[in-house]
Amino acid sequence: MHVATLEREAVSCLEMCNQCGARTTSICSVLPHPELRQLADCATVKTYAPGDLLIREGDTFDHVFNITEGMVMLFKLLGDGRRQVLGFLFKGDFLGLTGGVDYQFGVQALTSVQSCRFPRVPFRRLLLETPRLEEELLSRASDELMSAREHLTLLGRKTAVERVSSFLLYIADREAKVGGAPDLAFLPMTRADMGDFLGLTTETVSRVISSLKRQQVIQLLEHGGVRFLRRADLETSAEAA
Amino acid sequence: MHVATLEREAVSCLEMCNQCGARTTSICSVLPHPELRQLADCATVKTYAPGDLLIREGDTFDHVFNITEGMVMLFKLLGDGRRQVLGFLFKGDFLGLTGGVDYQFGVQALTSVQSCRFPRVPFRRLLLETPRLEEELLSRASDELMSAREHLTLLGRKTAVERVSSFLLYIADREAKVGGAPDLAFLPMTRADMGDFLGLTTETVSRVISSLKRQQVIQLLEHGGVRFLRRADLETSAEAA
DNA sequence: CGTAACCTTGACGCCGATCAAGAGCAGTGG
DNA sequence: CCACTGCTCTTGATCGGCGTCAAGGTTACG
Repeated sequence: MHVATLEREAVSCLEMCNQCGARTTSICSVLPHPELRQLADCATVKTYAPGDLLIREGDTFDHVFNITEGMVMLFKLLGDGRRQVLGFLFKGDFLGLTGGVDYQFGVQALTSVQSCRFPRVPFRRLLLETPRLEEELLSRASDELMSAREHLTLLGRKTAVERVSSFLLYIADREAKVGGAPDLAFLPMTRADMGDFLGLTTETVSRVISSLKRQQVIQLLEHGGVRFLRRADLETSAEAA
Repeated sequence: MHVATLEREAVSCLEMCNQCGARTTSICSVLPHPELRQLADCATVKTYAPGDLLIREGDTFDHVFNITEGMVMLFKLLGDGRRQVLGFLFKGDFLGLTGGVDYQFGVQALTSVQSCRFPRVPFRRLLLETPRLEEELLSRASDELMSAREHLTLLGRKTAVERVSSFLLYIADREAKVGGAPDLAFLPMTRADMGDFLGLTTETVSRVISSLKRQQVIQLLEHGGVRFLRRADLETSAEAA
């Protein structure tokens, strides 16, 4: 009977993972069965409503996350309230690469979000025993670094129009990878969020979007959707990197 | 005699590594002997003069590097010549984290530079066989990400004075870690390089530095040195993150 | 249907870019 | 040793892109 209980739990773990929205795209996809079980055993599934904070900057760094559904935003605050949005995470993305004792940034849900959370200590133990997982994290860290460098170039050297155009294309590409249409961008964040990502103000973002709409390069849909009517022009105004 | 030759080569490899300026701080410091030998066997030491390019953006990504002496600068170019400086590397830093088939950025020597270069393929093979090395690279990638995020915040949300002050403190801190004095910054790059790192023009960088000098917060030394006369004030104008 | 948050648009202002000129400084060759 | 040359740095005058301030419109939601 004890065995039966274990078996049932094992089955439920697997089922949990098999029903996971990010089963094939999260870091878990590289784990063989016993290691997946090990990870699933210490996992907690949590859901968040739009606006909820997953992490507050300065909180003790005690958990790592898989985003299994929805979209979140990473940000840093300056002492006087200025904010820099560092990036966005989607279904399948991993959160918790950086070391340190505290989280170096806040994380907020932009949509309804589902996450799968692991305590840092057992996760780290599994990591040390599983080179394939370490390899996967390194690969993702490299991708994030590449993306951060694009972002640096945008913030340091692009004009307002180039920034907004690049942003729309970036979001659409990221969303396309998790099942979106290539010429649609869904924008659950506010203009202020976009501004804080792009180093601009709310008003400037709004003006640029209005102008792109007036030129019929994009079309605004309901619920924050944007359709690209002339993607080539959008790419031109985003400027070749 | 064949054996003797091998022994002699082995000794010379070890000596090469023991004389290396970054012996204790480079990624090699985590390698046990046989793996160190393996790496040393495919290493090439190269030196560069100030201004030399180690890597051109778009070159085939075929080598990874340890910087064993001096200072280099990473940068990206836009189509019309605008440039974003992504960061600086010092003695002990590793270059070659990101994947992809091409280098995503250029790398230029700012001082006389010595590097230890490894072909990507055997390096990758060693990496797969040596979890401890993978772990070290992941840790360094995390640090770079953290630093890139600070840089994003600087570019997106700080004023010119805050940017330059942050920059001076950042360079001094990095240099302190490789043996510099804590209240000195050595600046081998031009004002234009600083501007392209900070998202400012040459003239603005120059004006801010002149102003800090006028207020006796810093003092300019010969050969691009800067001494912090009132570090607390500099930290204030860099703004608490 | 009321309320609060978000978005848009206009008028105006300012920080940093641009344009311009001259000073310092290292390297080169007569 | 000095004149020449090219590059970098500094400083001033002016300009303009985006920020700031303000007002009204739109949307989401209880």
